[in-house]
Amino acid sequence: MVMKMARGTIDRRIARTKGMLQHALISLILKKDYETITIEDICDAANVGRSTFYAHYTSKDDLKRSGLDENLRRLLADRQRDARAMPGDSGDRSLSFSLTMFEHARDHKDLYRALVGGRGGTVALGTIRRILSGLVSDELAATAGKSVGKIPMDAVLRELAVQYVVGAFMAVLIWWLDRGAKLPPQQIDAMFRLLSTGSNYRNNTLNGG
Amino acid sequence: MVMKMARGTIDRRIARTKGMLQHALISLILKKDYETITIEDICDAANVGRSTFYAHYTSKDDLKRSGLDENLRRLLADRQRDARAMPGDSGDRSLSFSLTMFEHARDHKDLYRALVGGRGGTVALGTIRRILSGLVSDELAATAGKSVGKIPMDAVLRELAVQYVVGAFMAVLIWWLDRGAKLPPQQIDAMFRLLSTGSNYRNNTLNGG
DNA sequence: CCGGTACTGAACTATCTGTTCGATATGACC
DNA sequence: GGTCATATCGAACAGATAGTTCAGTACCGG
Repeated sequence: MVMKMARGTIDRRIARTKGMLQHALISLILKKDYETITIEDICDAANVGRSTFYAHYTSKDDLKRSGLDENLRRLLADRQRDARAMPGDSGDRSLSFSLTMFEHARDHKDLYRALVGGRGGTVALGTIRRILSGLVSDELAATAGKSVGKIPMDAVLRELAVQYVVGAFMAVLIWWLDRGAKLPPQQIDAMFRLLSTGSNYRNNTLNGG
Repeated sequence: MVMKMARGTIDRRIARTKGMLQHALISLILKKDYETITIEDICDAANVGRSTFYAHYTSKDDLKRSGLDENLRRLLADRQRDARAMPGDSGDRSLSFSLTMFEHARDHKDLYRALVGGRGGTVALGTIRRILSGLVSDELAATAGKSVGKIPMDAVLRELAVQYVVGAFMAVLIWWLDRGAKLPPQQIDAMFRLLSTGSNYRNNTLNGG
């Protein structure tokens, strides 16, 4: 609550407490419905006093959002860095997040389903949507002045396209998860890309083809 | 709770009570955040005893879902019937719901924004998604055996395509609403269709082109 | 008009939230 | 190691809400 320490240094007690709470929430989410999880549940599982919780987070959602945001950004940044380092397949770098997300979701299937499902999914979905929109928006920025078919791609249409493709992606992701993520990530990713760019790979510059 | 009356006949008291509750919820939604609305608030606004509420609905969400479901289905069925009766523009009947939805959303802008926004949006979005998926699925059924580009359109891909396009539509709808629905419905609809079918109107049979 | 049903309103239990505060433990820094 | 700042604890408190029960009343349908 008071910041006195040198910039960037974090009191170990705080780091420990936050870590315990994040971890506790995750393990609880895997056991029971997010909606039914009480702040007291989280504190008990984390062995942290309830008043301490409020010293760091304002609500259950705040805790969820903060953890998810950190982890997702780290994940995507890492993969993107790795991909850049990789000299090979310069092929299709558009919608670069999609395969990464599908793979990550499969690796943490239960967690994803719990995060995204139910009513509390709004928080997670909103966080994911925000992050992905940023990425896609950057990708599309490179296509400024390009066109979709014969129609010029102005700022509004570009922003709309971001929402369109991210919305489509998230619907596909959720659908896949809800069916147990049976299909392999590569395959779902291929289908998603097919629907996004496949049938019009020749003349659609939406995706930087 | 007990059904004794002749089939199809509904006690006026029940109809009245349910109507009052639905209407009360709508007017409350227009005034304050759905999350903060209490069952007692609804009952007060409707002039209905709280215990009576529980005689008809199990929760706030139940009330919301039930009302929305009825209204949306009626809306879409009506428009679809009207469209069929209309002899003219046999042009593009694919994604037939989209313009109807955009127009309806504009006509009830505040209500839509409230319904869809916030955390309670999950309920409304889920209901809308379910209904639209049914429509799109029916549309796509007509394209059985067709293909996307060179790839055959099997059952899985078709189902995925439904999720894809409905997800995209809803993202666009929400984006439009969140910005105050400034653009006219026709224009947003055109952009949505452009992104769905525009750049590949020649070879994409996904939308029954 | 009568029987059945829906509605009322109040009481009650139970749960959860969010806050406060003195006591205690522990990390940061010299 | 010592000292100070501060993070944590834990218990207590007030307030909101959910959901149930039930006896009494109002009202609908036939």
